[in-house]
This record gives sequence, C-alpha cells and structure tokens, in this order.
Amino acid sequence: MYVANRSNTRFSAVKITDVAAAAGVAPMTVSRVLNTPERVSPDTAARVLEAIETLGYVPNLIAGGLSSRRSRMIAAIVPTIASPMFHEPVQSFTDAMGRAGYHVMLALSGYGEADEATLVRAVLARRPDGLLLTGAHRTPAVQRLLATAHVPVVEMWDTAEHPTDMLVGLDHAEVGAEVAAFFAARGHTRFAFLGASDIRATARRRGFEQGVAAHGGTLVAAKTVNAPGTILDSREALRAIAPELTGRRTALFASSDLVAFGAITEARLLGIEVPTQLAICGFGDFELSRGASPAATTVHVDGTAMGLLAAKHLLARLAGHATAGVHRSLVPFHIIERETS
Amino acid sequence: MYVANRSNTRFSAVKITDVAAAAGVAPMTVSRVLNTPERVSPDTAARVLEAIETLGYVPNLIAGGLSSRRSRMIAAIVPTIASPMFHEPVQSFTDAMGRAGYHVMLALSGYGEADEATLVRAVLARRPDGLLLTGAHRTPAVQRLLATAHVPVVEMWDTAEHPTDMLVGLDHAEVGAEVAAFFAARGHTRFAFLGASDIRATARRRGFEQGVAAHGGTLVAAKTVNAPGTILDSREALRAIAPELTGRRTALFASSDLVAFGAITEARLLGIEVPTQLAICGFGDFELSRGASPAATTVHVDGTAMGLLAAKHLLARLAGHATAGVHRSLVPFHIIERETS
DNA sequence: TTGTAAGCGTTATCAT
DNA sequence: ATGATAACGCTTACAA
Repeated sequence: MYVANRSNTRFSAVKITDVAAAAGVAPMTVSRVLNTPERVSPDTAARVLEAIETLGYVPNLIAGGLSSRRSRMIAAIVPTIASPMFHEPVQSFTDAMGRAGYHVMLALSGYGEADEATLVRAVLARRPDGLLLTGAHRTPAVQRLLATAHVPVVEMWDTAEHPTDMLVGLDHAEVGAEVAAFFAARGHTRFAFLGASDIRATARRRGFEQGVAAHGGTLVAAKTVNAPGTILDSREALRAIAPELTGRRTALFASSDLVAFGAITEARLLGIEVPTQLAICGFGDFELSRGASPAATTVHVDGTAMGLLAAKHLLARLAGHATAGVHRSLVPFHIIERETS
Repeated sequence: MYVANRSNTRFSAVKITDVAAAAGVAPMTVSRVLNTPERVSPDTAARVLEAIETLGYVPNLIAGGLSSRRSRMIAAIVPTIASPMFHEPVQSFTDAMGRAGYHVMLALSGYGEADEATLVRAVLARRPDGLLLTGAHRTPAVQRLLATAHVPVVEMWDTAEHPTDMLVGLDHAEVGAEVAAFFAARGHTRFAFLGASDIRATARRRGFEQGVAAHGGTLVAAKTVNAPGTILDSREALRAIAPELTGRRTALFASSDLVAFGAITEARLLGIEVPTQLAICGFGDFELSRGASPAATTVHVDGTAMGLLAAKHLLARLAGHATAGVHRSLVPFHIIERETS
C-alpha cells in the first residue's frame, strides 16, 4: 500500500473512517448519521454519535462537497456592509439560509463594477450552490461566468427588464417619483437632490426629477457625492448648494439617510431652518433617522423582508421546485413622515 | 469504465482535464500554470492560458483544497458588521489577506457567547487555513475545538493573560482609565457611565470606575443598555439617569459613539447643556461623531491597523515563519477632543 | 438497515 | 520542464 505521509499532514485530523472504526460501523453509516439520521437505527446512531463526541470529529465539508457536488454554501456579494441598506438583507438572508442548512459566505465588492467579474470568478471557484448579488445589472463578462456556472442566482435591491435569474427588487425610479409626489402634495414647487452617484441612487434621482417635472416643479439644485455618501461629504455638498436654498422654500431628496443627516446638520448650522425653509427626505430609514433630533423623514424599505424573500426563492429553486422566471418580486416601500418635512 | 452520470451533474462543468486536453498537456501542467507559473515554460503556459480562456475554465477550489489540504480560505468571526468597530478591521484584514491569495469568509456571531462553539464547528468544517476571532476569551468548548483543529488563530479587540494563539488586542480597562484621567485633568469630579454590557464595554466601564476612584471622583450614575447599544435605547437610558445630572457638572463616558450620540441628543432635548453641564466622551470614533454637530469627543482606535496587523501575524504563521506566542500586540488608542467635552 | 466500491477534481510525489 | 499515479475524505450508487 502507498503511504503518503505528506509534509503538511494535519496532526490528529480525525476523519470519518476513525469514527467508523471506533463505532464499529462502516464510514457510510457515519455519513448517514450525520446527513440522513432517519435512515439509521437509533442505537447505531447513538453509538456513532458517541464516537463522534469522544473523538471530537468535525466533518470535512470540503471532501463532502467534492463528493456530493453540493457545497451547502451560498455566496453573497454586496458593495459594503457598512450600510444598514445591505446589512439588514444580508443578515436575514444568512439567518434564513442557515436554518435550511446553508452557510452564507460574504464577499464585498465595493462600489464601481470595475472587477466584479474577478470577484465572481473567485467566488465561483468555491462552487457555491447559489449566489446572492446586489443590483440587477451585470457586465457581459459576469453574465458569461454566471451562465456557464449553472448556479441559481438571486439579485436584489434593483430591477431590470431582464435580470440574470431570480430577483427581489426595488424600483428606485418609482421611489424617486413617490418622493417628488409626496413633496408636491405638500405644496412644494422648488426641489433639490443631494446624493451618491451609484447606479441605484442615480435611478432614484432620475425618478425624482421626472416626478418633479410631472408635477410642474423646478429642480433648483442637484449635487453628487462619492458613493455611498458620508456625512461629512454631504455637509460639504449642502454648503455648495446653499445659495440656491436661501430663497423660497425648497424640498430636498437625499440619496440616503446618512446624506440626509449631513444635510440637516449643515443646514441648521447655516441658519437654514428645517423643515420650514428646507424640507428633507432621506432614504433607507436607518436608526439614525429615528434616533436623531429632528427625526428625519425618509423612505422605508424592508431590508429584512428582502433578505427573507431572496432566501425563499433560492431555497425553492435549490429544492428543485421551480423554473426560471417565476421568482421575481418587488419589495414595497413607503415614506415615513417625521420632523424634517 | 464506470460511467457515473449522476443526476445532479453540473451541465458543462469544465474541468482541468478538459483544459489539459485542449492544450495538449497533462492536467498537472495546467495546475502548475495556475499555481506555480514560474515552473512552466512560457509557451506551454501561453497555450494553457488560452485554453482556459476559450473554455471558460474556473478552477474548482473544493477539489484543490481537498487534495492540497489547504483551503486558501480564512474564516473571520465577529459579533456584527453593523458597527464600524468591526467593519474596519474586517475590511482591512480581508484586503490584506486577499492580496496574499486568501479569501476571507465572514461569519456573524451576535453578542452573547451562547453558541460560539456551534459556529466555530460549522466554520472549521470548511477547513479554513486560519481564523480571525473577536475577543480574547473563549469558552472551554471552543478552546477544545480550536486546539484539536490545529489552525492558526488571531484574536482581536481584547486582551487576556492567555490568548488562544496570536493576538492583536486592545486594553479596554486602560481605555476606561484614560478617559477618567482625561476628565479628571479637566477638573471633573462627578462621573457617569452609559453603555452596553458586553464583555469589552464592561471592561471599559471597570477601568473607568477604577480611574474615577483613583482620581478621587464620584460615580453618580451608571446605566446599561443592550449590546451593541442603539441610539434610541441610549436616549432612554440618559433620560433614566437625568435626575443625577441636573446638579453639578458631570462627565459621562459612553460605551460607543452611537451611545454617545443618543446621550448628546437626549441631553440637549432635556435642556442639559453639552458640554457645559454634561461632558460626554464616546468610543470608536465613528463617522457620526465627526459629522454630527456638536462633534463628539471620543476614543479613537485604529481598526484598519488592527486588521492589517492581524493579517500580518497570520500570514507570517502561514508562511511557517513563526512559533506560537511571539505574535502578540496591542493597538494604541487616543482620545480625540472635540466639542462635547 | 447496513455495507462495498467507485469516483468527485484537484495536487503531492516521484519519475523521466 | 513535463508527465503518471496515487491520494485527499467524503458520498453516490448499488448490493446484500
């Protein structure tokens, strides 16, 4: 018999054969105890579990995954987890998938789709059973990668005519339009936009601008900051558009609650009264908007529901239930009126 | 020859043998092109790379990992990534490890060490080449798991007499003592604490209390909120201790900048002037503390440096350079004085 | 209910 | 510089 004795052998790596020997059963029986316990007699199972316990056996999912061609792992790619916008759905998605026996591996892409392909390649190399992606617009390179990988994909936080596969989306243009309508209904005629220039914030801005036009309003100012938009950058941006804000009352849509907070903070420092002179609506309903004073009016999107829905779609597909195309949904949103409008 | 044709066969999963055939070389040569290109002749490499490109080959790291017993994956476990406290080190750690060819898999433990063992088991099942853990105190069950796994471990964000392995720590008690000294140096004699009750916040509190005593001061109030401490909970907590704050001037140490923000917000609403009547110092130097007005005095800890240092230690160990015990370091911290003290 | 044999896709090792 | 072969530790498929 060939004896390897490789140099980097893990010391006492307990394996399934060790457990099997200790319990007096075949390795396959140990595997069954772990994966399909209902197909093993109770006392065999008990013996095996005891052996597992005393030996401190931790199954090797690398080996199991290779053999079964199922990694029981899902990869999630988001721009950042610094923002509650992605933190909530990722958290609930992870929890839901975890309950179903899947681990979620998180990868951060940053903003700018520069090398999403590289990241997706790296992720696919680990053979995830499914993918959760942010946004609904993929570069051709990524599309090709995903197509040849034959992996179920859920995209979230955006909509598109032809998403890659499954989708739990949000119509950002509609959000912008709603905010414009909200302000218009309160008598506003002068509008402004402040915020990031990433693809989704831009969609909100476009929707907002169209809504403003539809209501016969005027966009008196618009200023972008680097995604995802910091408080300090937003304060500076507000200072830049302040001259346009000193005249009649203006309604400002900020691309996120952080941006809104910066705008509120700077406006008050400049003596621009919120909301009497400047009404502000943010996006995201972060804790900050509830916790600050004045509490900020904002657009609430149920991130937790989004993650849950994504998990539901993916699990259905993984269970073999579904065909492509059926799993598309939009998550609702609504404006929460607080003290800044 | 046995032909499997399993039901769940991935459609056109290109494998190393396909690339080898297309390039007219042995699979091993393809492997070398990918892993040790310097050991392959340039034109062979070129042919192989072309085959890889045209076939759209994505290496299977599951198989590679099983064979080489190196997953090229590091697992990082943090309580939450909602807080910048963990976000920064995780981000810089991920970047640094990525540059060295490792993927970082993130797992969230939440607060409370209830089932850290379960999580660690699940993570170890994927055979990471290394582990980044939060805190320096492990339950016996986890200690056992880690010991038998023979995996390099870096712990961060805390100190202990006997860390599991490597450590990039912070002495929270010292932080608390420093804050007390900072306040005392400014003439304060009445002190208060507000914050979370997790292990590290508690260490800061203890250090603070000892510092207060050492300087002959009085702790007039202390109130805890659930970890990690939300703005709203903190506002409520401040309201609870407000009666103790109406007399002479008090210096408050908040367990995080979010808690500090809540305290500042509520204090002003209650007519308690900051900093004249109530001086406040937070912890973490979050963007919020810089961006808000008044800007908050806080303790700055270089989270990015912490992640970088953790990566450095781990990489040194993975390269086989080091023995256990040498890789211990404390990251420095300092108080940033702003407008709330 | 349990066991046997083969193979998952890659890399370590030894040979040329 | 390149190739042949035997693992890596598990699970599928089939047999008993």
